[in-house]
Amino acid sequence: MSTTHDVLFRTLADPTRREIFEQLCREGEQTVGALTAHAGISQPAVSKHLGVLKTAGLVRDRQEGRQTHYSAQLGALSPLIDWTRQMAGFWENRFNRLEDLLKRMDQ
Amino acid sequence: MSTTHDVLFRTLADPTRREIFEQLCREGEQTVGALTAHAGISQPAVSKHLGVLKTAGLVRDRQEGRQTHYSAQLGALSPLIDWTRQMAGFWENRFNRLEDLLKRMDQ
DNA sequence: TCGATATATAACCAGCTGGCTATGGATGAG
DNA sequence: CTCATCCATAGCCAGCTGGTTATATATCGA
Repeated sequence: MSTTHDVLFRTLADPTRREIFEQLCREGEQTVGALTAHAGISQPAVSKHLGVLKTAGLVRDRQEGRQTHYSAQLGALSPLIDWTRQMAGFWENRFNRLEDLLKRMDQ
Repeated sequence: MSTTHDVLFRTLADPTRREIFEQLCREGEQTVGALTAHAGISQPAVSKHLGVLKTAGLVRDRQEGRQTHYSAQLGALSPLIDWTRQMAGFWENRFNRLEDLLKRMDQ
């Protein structure tokens, strides 16, 4: 079983793939050709990365003639943001429990 | 060259490793033995994961007799939070530029 | 001192992954 | 119609990675 967090983290873990995603965030919708020009790797490699990004929900594709335009789906990042918040939350809860303990010890 | 983002994403991409980190966030400082009991893998495997987490700055270790206590370093997550904010920022900037363009076209 | 316990390290291995080239299929240009 | 272009897919391979067992090291208890 592969969770949403798994897919997101694994997808963004590769520098090349993250670079492509950042490019789409910065410049908006781009064709595969344009992305390949920046990436410094072969077109098939770029297509494979785009496939992974699409599976993760991080990009959307739009066909137009023989070109495919890809764009970033920023909303797909929210599980990641939620996760960091949750980690911070755990930390605070432990801190509060410690505070309570100290209060009880104080009485 | 390996950036901070690279290290963070790659470190958190592994489910087992992320689980260990979450455990430390939830329960606070833990010995290697305690972590191994939860992880469902061998002690050396856990030690290796802890090594990776430590290299990424995500955990701290404290020696006490023959035990090693590990704890989460929440602050190490900030580059990750910054990155997501930056991506959102790129998106907004493009939106603003589009707005400006439409304004100019309107005149 | 001697055995048990806690952790780290070494050595090894199977499987995944990210790159490549080759090729197919669809669309545009002439 | 024919050829070029754009992209996706297939097949291949080297290298990384996450697991294992075996072992070293250090501390604790008796």
